[in-house]
Amino acid sequence: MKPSIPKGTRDFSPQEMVKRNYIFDTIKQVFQRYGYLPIETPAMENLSTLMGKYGEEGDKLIFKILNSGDFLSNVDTNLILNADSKLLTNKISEKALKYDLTVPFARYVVQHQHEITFPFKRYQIQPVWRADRPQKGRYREFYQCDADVIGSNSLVNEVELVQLIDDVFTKLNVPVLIKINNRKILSGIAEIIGEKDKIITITVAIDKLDKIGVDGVNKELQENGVSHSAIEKLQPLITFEGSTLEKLNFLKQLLGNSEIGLKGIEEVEYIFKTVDSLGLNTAKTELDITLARGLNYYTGAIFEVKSNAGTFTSSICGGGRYDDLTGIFGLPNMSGVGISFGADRIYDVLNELNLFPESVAASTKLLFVTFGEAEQNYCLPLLAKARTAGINSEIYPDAGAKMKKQMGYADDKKIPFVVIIGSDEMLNGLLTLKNMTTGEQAKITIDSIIEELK
RNA sequence: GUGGCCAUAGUUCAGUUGGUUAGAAUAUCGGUUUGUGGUACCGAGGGUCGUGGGUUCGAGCCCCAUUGGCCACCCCA
Repeated sequence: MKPSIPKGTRDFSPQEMVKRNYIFDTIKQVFQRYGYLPIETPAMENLSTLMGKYGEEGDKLIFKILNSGDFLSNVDTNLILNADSKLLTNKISEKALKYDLTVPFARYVVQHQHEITFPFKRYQIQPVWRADRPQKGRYREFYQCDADVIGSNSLVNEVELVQLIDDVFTKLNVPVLIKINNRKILSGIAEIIGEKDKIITITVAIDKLDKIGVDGVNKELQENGVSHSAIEKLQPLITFEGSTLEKLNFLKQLLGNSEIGLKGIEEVEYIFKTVDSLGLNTAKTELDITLARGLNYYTGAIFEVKSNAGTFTSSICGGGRYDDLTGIFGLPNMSGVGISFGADRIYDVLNELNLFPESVAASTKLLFVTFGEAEQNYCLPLLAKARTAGINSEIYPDAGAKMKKQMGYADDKKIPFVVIIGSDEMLNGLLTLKNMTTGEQAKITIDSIIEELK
């Protein structure tokens, strides 16, 4: 049988893992710098925890786990014969792989509310699974790196997240554009054009503006039952172009009669003003009225980050504020805001732009090369000594192996230093240290080697 | 869930109008070289041509089905 792995999943070889860890380490370091604490949640959640939180499409993309044992034994035969997959699913599956980190986090907060000091800042780096059809930059198993603050309504949190995004991508050398919008503005727009209850339809449609154009958006709105006059009223809003300030002034005029719309404008204005006065390192920001984001639970600010270089156009980071995600689990009035970095897409961007630093490739720093068992025995204590001193080192395990083989091993693993030990070296304790980059060799003691490589 | 493209050594790909034993590069292993890697030269192993059926004297090549991969839509990190 030919070995294989499920569609959309991947193996990661050492060369890739080293690069992936560089991304995880960078993000983790910034998370910690901002005072976020780590948690982990299980790979699987109860299906009921996840269903209904991601919109209709989202529910379909959740990987369901078949119940253990004779999973059909308690199912009504009629239900099976009717072949209604949707109804049957609930009977034969009660667990699912997690779809994102935010909903499990909300569940966690409710369940552990009495142990948590609020506001609670947590970070979480774990894989999530989506039963999507894989394509470029889209995987069925991928890692999200989330930072969320829950239990605080302050917009300072939004500002801080923008700075955090800037810090991460500055460290990774990726030029990015942070798009910001607010669901309240979108609610205001829906209100003003007289289609308040069609907010989701409208936001989903105008989210596609840059892909399908104005005509495409209008067509989709019409198909979904949005009235002609409403579409008419919407036109100036989606076609307006200008600076952030101009956009805000324009919105204030148009949404003047919408309380929620004005609240959204006020929030966005604060975020932009504060971020501007503090300044960002490398990231650019933009108010994008067409940014909607499909996830159902967002209620305030929404963020989306895209690379400004290369061909990779999908978002590499996204997030927003959710006012009542914990309410579903029995803890109301607990507002949170967070962002999620897509590690796998960031990997693809760094790879395309050649932004991985050379230094991340090597892990082992020193290899002991020997000519036989006697030499190997002589080396083992020296190896231990080097390791105790904090130098990543290893010995070629097969004592009789040819030099070419051992040197080739060092070369292949990009080990920068090799220490060669034969009878001469054992006799006087002066070891041959070879610099694999320059080819230079010197005879020195183990203590000097340790001193030099520390 | 809908649509398009593709499938030949571990990997990237050749393979003529259908014609004898399916090739190259690269990677791997061995040797040139029993104390020196990256370069060079020589050699070896490695394939049910994704799978199943059909057409044909004959199929890697043509036809059908199926599976898998890539890409786009939907949606998203």
